Amino acid sequence: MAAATTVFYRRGYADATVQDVADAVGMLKGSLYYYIKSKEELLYRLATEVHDGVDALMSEVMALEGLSSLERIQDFIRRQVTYNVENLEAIAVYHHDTHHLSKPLRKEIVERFRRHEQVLLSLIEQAQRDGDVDPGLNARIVSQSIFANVIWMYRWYRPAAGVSAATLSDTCVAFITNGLANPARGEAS
Amino acid sequence: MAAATTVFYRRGYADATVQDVADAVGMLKGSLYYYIKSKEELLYRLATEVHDGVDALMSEVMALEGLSSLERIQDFIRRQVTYNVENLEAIAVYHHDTHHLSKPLRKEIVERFRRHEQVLLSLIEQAQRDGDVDPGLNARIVSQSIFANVIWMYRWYRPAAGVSAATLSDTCVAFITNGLANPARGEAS
Amino acid sequence: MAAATTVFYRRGYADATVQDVADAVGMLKGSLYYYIKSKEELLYRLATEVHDGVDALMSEVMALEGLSSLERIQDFIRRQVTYNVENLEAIAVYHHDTHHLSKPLRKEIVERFRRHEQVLLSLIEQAQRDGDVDPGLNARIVSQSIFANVIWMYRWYRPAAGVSAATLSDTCVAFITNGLANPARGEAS
Amino acid sequence: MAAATTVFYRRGYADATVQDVADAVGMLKGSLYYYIKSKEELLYRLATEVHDGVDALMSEVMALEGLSSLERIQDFIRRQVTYNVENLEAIAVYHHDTHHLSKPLRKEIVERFRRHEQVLLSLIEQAQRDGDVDPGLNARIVSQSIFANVIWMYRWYRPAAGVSAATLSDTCVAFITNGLANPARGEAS
DNA sequence: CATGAATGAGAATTCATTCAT
DNA sequence: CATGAATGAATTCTCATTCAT
Repeated sequence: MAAATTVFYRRGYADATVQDVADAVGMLKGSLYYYIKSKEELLYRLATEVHDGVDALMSEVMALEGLSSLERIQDFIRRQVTYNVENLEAIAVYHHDTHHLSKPLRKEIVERFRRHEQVLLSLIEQAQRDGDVDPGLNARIVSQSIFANVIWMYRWYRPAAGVSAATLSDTCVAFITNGLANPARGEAS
Repeated sequence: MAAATTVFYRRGYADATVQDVADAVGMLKGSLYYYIKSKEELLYRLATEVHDGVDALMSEVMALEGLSSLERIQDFIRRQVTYNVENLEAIAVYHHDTHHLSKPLRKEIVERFRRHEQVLLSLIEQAQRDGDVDPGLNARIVSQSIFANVIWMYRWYRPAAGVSAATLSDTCVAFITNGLANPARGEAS
Repeated sequence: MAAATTVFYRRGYADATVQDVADAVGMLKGSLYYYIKSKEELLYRLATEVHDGVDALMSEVMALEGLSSLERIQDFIRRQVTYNVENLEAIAVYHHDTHHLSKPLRKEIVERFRRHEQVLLSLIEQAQRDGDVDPGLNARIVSQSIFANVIWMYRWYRPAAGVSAATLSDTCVAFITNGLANPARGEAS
Repeated sequence: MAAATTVFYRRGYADATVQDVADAVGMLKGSLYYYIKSKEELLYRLATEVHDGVDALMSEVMALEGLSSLERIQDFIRRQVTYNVENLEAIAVYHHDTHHLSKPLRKEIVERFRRHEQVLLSLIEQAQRDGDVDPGLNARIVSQSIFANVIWMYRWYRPAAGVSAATLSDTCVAFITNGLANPARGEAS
């Protein structure tokens, strides 16, 4: 899986060949098929692992006691950013190539992603009711904005290039928190 | 180009075949080659057209007189969102499949995109110096956040599904403006 | 089709490669796919052509006026033997390799074959009622015996090896006619 | 061998995999190679066993004393039909897939089969000289007809489906005996 | 301008066979 | 005896591209 992730990340799922993956693990093409049923299975497993990771992370956020919805959103962003930084390649492949899956598998993956969207949307709506988030904002749109900030990272962030994961995480939380801020309240951050 | 854009959007560049494009224009595969040199050329032309559009839009923003940098940023977002909504398929293909271009062509496209990033980054830095944007924010990161908000749209926004382009644009501007807001100032928007 | 028939006949469908067929028509492997969708299609087309041929031949037999059922059986054998001799390779492939077709296609072919069996069975039963065929014989078994005689030819008959099609046909008709003969009647042939 | 026979019968030798056979005996593919040298060996052994069976059966027929040639033919058919019914799968594989053997092995099998043909042919010719079989019939052709009747069974006979082995055997003998009958004699069976 | 027929370079996948443990 | 992991050759099928007509 590690090899496949890197190969798919570098070449893109569609352009990557099973040969590439086999080379990466130091095996012959045919030998790989002892472990997998198809190239697609590699992508599916990768997607599943990503979802398992994000599910775990979301469960942790929701399990924390005594937090307001806004605080949960912030915590989620922080954890998700960290997760992304630590699994940059898998996240990139997930968001870029998952649509190459055949219908039934793709459906399952999309379904799981929808659940994540739903959780975030609910938190935003609750935070709006709490007065922590501007009730004038279209919750559906800003939830997508949050995902955008968090996901898009895979397209530009490179750990080696100066910005630390902490800075990234902090800036992200700050930017989004301000973006959501309720002008009726006095303070923003 | 219109047909190719739609085909690439629906199938993805890698999975789309020249046959698909030919079908879409009601021609035989071979005939298409009277007009194009390669499948890649279609993608390259599409990317070029997108860049031309965004270049134009950026030039307009910069040509406007009497605007602060923050106002230019806001105007850019508004125009870019509108452009995206009106060219959803092309934008999607551009951001999703441009990396399939061969090295020299890809390089050129990346180069042009870098210039857009540079313009936005400069505006942010100037706005920070103007005191309109929180100087504590890492300009490089928030510039990516802005792009994220604006670009990611191609993954979820569907004109037919309830949210008007105006609402989208307004919400986007509001969210980002708040996100950038300088806490030293009293209010943000 | 002619090339494919010969190749399938010589190598067997399973062992024959698309390459073999391409070689036989003087084409590259890939070029063949301009004309066919799959290797299976070649087999399916071959089977269909055989069925069309036998359908035609059966229709002719049934269209003849003033013949008794036994005479129709004799005429059918004569025509079928002639057909087999003239299409030895196709017949061989049909009876030997048709089961390699995927389920839906195989089902269709089996269905068509069942209809041929049904026609012959009905003729035998009618001939038994007419007193031309021994009513003591199990019609179902002897109908298979007739098919056996006629079909099995593909396994041993070679036009080049001395036995003329006419002799073959006559001997077959005589053997089967006697085999069916009603002992209650005086004469046999 | 039993497992292999069933597997080859169901899937066909070409389509059956060593894996299938291994599954059928509850072993891993690799383990099978402790017992066999190759997939082909399984087919060869199966063919050999069939030949041994038919050889034995023929020897018995020829060893019987005081029988005319025609009676030996009848006895052979009866025994062969019984053998076929009891070894339907092996017989089916033998007649359907033996040609997949490599040249030297195939040659040996064909050679043994030729001997069976020779024995039957001699019996027919003797019976013709005895006046028990129509001397006007081409012995070579009718010997093939007899094999056809007896062999083709593997393609349609299913023990479960109503026709008993005895009925099958009787009908077969009757049909062939009549088919061979000498019109110069009064009656045939 | 358009057609239709090739071309040829891959790609994914299968599977008989081997072999160290 | 059996396992599980590899091997490597073969096979089907795809598709961007070319080109004579």
